[in-house]
Amino acid sequence: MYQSPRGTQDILPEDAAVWRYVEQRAAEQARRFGYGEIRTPTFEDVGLFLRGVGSGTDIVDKEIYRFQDKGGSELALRPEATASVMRAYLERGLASRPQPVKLYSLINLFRYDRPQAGRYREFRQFNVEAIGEEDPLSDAEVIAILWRFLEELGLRGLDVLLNSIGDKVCRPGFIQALVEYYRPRVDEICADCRRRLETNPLRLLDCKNARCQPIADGAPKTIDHLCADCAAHFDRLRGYLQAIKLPYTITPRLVRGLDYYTRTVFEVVPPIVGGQSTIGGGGRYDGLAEEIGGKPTPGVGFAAGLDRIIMNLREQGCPLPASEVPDAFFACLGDDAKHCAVMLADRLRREGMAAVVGMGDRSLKARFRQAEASGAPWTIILGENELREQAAQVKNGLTGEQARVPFPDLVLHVTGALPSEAPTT
RNA sequence: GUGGGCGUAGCGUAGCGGUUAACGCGCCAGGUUGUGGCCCUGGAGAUCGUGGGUUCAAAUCCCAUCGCUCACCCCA
Repeated sequence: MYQSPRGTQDILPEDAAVWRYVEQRAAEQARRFGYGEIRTPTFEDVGLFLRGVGSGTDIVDKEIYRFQDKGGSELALRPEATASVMRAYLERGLASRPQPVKLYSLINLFRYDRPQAGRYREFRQFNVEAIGEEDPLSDAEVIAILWRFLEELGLRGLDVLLNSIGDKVCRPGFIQALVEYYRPRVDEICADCRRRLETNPLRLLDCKNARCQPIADGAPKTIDHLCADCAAHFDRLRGYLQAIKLPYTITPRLVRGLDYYTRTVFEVVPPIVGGQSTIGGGGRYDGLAEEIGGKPTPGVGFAAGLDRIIMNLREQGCPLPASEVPDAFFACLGDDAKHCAVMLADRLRREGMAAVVGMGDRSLKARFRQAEASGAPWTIILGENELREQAAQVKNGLTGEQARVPFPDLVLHVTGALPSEAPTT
């Protein structure tokens, strides 16, 4: 027997209902802020990620699904969304539209990682980007989308961690200060940090090794080294967040794993710490466009891990939708009755109802069991008598009430008892 | 990539060297002639993750491998 590839999952109907719900909430939140949907390819030229995400990051050094197609192109399954969206922005001339261009997507991503709870090799994200705008209002806006999305799903105890890591003007000075702070203490830090000191000093700050904690705590803080522009940007961002009473925690040691981030970085974490906790994160990436060969273009966005969000929704007992059930189930005796049921079910479906005809050759008792298992509120019984009278026995599964309904009245009878829906025009 | 735990029918579990691998849920069918959800009875369904080894004998012990899981790492 074949097994699904490691780190992948099958989303079965009852789970798919939950996924659809969460994705709809995401799309709805994006809509409220004026963000349009974008769908980019599942695979891209591998160089886009090498340049965009940055070699030196685990994502491209160790985790990328890379392959060559028959034409010899070097391609990669997308490990993240932002580089693709920026590529589309540059390639499709979105820079000539009113700025910022506000985009969201619901996509699957691929990372060759070691799977565990909340971490898969194929996983899904709600991704939001505002490109072409430096205004800190765009930073505030994407954070607000993420927050309202999670809030309305019913998640509790969440925290927004916020920091600014400066830009090309002030970051070099900060890095220098950081390195100067760590150099004399090189013997006190872990092996990973000694490596980071040479390759990616910023990451010294988020080391989780216990022995490095006191040293990292005492390290220079990015927010103390911001240039005037970055400091002003950060202050204004905080002002907008306060205006909508969006709670956040300034976290001086928060940095991010991808190279393209500048200024604002943020992360949303659930109350329980440990493991794969981060459910969403993002920030500003004013240097990305240039990095992948485009004109300098500011941008800000986030990615939210839908697998982790659903995991948290279940843990917290948040309201989730049940599987879809049909409106009516046809329980027929004999092939003539089944033939008739096919036609009657067709009528119901043309009116927008979900109608299921019981299959196989079974006793009426077995039919009722099928009907109950289907969850349909109405069971429509068809046998010799009903065919002769051209009227079905229609039973309400909840009350047990049963009525004789002539075939022409069937649609009305079933519709009338359904929850009324808003009329569509 | 590193280390720990686990892998028995669709699901949840028992069995932990010895003849037909057990139980609950679920599934299918019966319990008089066309009415389900409770109850009763019966049935189908497992090469005990896979491959190799030890042994007279292995689901039970050993090794490998695949998968799940936890921590590290990384990140969403």
